[in-house]
Amino acid sequence: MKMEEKIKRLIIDALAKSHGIKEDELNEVGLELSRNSNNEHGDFSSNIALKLGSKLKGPPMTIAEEIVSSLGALVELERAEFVKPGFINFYLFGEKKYSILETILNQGSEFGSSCATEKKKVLLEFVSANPTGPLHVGHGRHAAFGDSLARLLRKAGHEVFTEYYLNDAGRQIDILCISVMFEMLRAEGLKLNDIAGLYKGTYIKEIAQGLIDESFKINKKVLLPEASASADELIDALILEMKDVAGSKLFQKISDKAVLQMTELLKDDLSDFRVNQDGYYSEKSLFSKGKIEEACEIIKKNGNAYEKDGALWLESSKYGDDKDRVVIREDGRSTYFASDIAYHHDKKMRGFDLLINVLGSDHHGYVSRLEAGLVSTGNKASDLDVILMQFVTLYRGKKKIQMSTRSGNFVPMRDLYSEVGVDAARFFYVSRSHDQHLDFDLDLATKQNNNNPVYYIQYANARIKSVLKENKKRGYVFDECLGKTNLMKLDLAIEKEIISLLGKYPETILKSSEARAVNKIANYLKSLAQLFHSYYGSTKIVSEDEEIRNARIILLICVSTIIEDGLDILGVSSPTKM
RNA sequence: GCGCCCGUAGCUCAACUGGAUAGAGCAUCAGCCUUCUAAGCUGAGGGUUAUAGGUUCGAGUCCUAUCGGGCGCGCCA
Repeated sequence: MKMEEKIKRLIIDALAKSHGIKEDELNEVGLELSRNSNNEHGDFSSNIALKLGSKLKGPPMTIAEEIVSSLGALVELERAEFVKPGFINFYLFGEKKYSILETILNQGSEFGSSCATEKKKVLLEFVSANPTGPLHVGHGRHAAFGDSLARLLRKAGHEVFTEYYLNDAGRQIDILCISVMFEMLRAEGLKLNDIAGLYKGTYIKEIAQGLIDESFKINKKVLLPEASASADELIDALILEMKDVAGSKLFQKISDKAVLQMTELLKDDLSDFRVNQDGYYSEKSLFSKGKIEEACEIIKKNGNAYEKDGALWLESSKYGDDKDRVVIREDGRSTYFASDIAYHHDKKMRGFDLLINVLGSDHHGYVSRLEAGLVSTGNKASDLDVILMQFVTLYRGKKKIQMSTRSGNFVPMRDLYSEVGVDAARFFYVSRSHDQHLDFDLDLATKQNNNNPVYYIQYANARIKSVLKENKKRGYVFDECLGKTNLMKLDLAIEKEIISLLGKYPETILKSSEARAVNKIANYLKSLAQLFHSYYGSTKIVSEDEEIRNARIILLICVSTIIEDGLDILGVSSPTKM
């Protein structure tokens, strides 16, 4: 039994004895026991007396006193005491605390793993940006967060499959296609005015040039539509015109090529950022495999769809959405929502218990629709966990950089991580909570990269490696056995603090994975690094006393193990030298 | 107008999901390298947690209103 469980048992028995409270009654109130990293309140503490105050109609201090006097004994427990408002603090015998170091030493990077009580099969979808341009700094946040969350959930013991949903069908792909065709025509000498809404940028030109090199040719007789129409109408007219001029076969070929190349570009942007998703799921394949019709049949069969104005509607308002939504348009084409219903149903059919979607916060209005889609295909709304990512605002110094994908005026994520480094960029992205806006100052990140907290943590680890080297250099051989038998000589206040914090690693993994809060790992590592630096500054590790020396080295190895493991979750490297 | 998210030190952010004296970094000031990496350490100043109520043993955290910022309300994706 874990220490927590043993102490909880002790409290339960004491309450039965002192106040005649049964276990079920206690469950209503909720028995909490927290592990303290702050040593002045003992190793564990409970607020149960405070919580019972109103129920028992007595002052919490008295209740706490009565509980403490009824407490049984435990071999590991040195003493229990009640303090000020009514907390009960538990103090363990010294030796017991040190055993955590041996555990870390034995388990290595497995320490804290598989702590989740209910292990799930998770499909984690993130980034999923349209393949119409390079990924920008906003996507970078999704990439860093999503990938780290995957690592964190795996660490906690879940089975995770990461996926990128590729929107390779629909209007935006047509626009990509005609954008490429425009550049092909230009490359062949045709003078064409810019049209608002088309994708621009060197990547479009490169794709166009590539197609020309493969001797793709377009009939030059393009009739530009009247400019008087609205931007959207103009584009629609242009798509029709281009399909007509090129012929649907060639149009399709160019479109496929463009998507393929864009996808490669996206994959490269991600992979150089140490993000490699397990799968890319094609929206187009939903059509070719008949998944959309299949989904429509299911929602009809379940009585969740109806026809109106020639369109097929999902009765999503039954399941928490503001209104019903069109699934199949009047003209027979399916909507984007139809694809999503089919896609999410398919995720469930592939056997995943939990679907996690990392979406931009601008999609929050879409969440209830997705849930309604799941329910109407016979799944549960709670199968889906949407994480809304707040925006990244980019600054150069004090100047805000406005971003827009369409106008081509955006900063690619590649530029960002080439400039500040993958380690710093990934750490910075995930060190803020996902529901918090993120201000990213490029000037600050480049100029002051020495002040970035990621270096602070990496430096702590490099220092440890250096101490271990120094130990050898002085002719000492690390004696694990001797160290282990002298762990209780680590009795400095700072050493005890470090040991307590190390002991909190598993619950940090558990809590941050449950809250999908990767930033908690970053914060934990900052605290650990801070304690270590302070320890290092005040204490000589490579001591002449071999008992203390070897015990301290064990402590350092443990700190290093946790830092490396934690940084790995964040996708950050652990250099041994800096 | 309706809905969702957010307001914490001058700036950027924490605070173990309701706990004990609200903490770091940057910036400012004062110290520390003939001890293992100074990308470091030690100390100082800086707060009515946007505002006003409420809930209870206890509120930055929960509920209500107000103010301020972001986003969303398509047979677009």
